[in-house]
Amino acid sequence: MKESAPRMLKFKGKEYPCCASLTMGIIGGKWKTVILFHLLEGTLRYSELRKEMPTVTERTLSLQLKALEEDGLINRKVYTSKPPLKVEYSLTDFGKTLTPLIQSIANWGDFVLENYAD
Amino acid sequence: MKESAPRMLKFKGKEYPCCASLTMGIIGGKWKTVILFHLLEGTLRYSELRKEMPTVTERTLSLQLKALEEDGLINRKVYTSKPPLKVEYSLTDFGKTLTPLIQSIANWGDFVLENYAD
DNA sequence: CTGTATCCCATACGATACTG
DNA sequence: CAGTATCGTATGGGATACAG
Repeated sequence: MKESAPRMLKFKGKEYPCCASLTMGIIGGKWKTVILFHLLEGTLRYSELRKEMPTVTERTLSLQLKALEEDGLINRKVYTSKPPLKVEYSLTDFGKTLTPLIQSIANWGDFVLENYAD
Repeated sequence: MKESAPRMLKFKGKEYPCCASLTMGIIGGKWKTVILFHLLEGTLRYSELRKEMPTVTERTLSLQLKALEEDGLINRKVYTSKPPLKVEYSLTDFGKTLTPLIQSIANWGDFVLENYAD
């Protein structure tokens, strides 16, 4: 038994030392906010996401979409049972609670580019 | 020469495919938002930061502070020339532009804990 | 069209010991 | 007090080929 264990926050089986790190644990990483940002406008197919994000690899996009789905932020809907497949991704109600935050994140990025460009 | 290279955003020598990823490139990672969150209240000494973040290692805290300083988000001020040292960290004016965003990040973490706890 | 499988690498992060 | 040095591990993510 550890002595004076710091009080940890728990969500989806992971532990965080602070409410800010909990958020970052869910939307952090190189691609999740980018995916969410593009889904703010509405539903997108897998191929449409790829077009919006030409520099991500298929593997990574697939993994990140799965992680977002597992955290309940996005829905995955399959429209065909045989190839060629049609799959659409959209924000869940829970995911939509992130809308103002994702927009703020994008806006601060724009702000930096405009005011602190090097 | 590559064909149809996607238009990239540049800041501090790094490239980003999207304004949202630019922000995440600056404040992303496991600890940066936690440090910034604690500095929202005002200046803190190194040892005070350590107390607020008992689960980070000294090495990592040191590296993240240095990275934040290099990106111009925090100031490092040394008050003594010989041990024991006194060093204080505070937000720069640029760092203060992140205040509403960091608060939103922390608030969404709280919101998740209250409404979607498992 | 929408992914997986395999392999590999870079980086982030942790543990511990040590220093000005 | 405020860090570095050193070493080890875990994870994220890229490249490419292949599958349902």
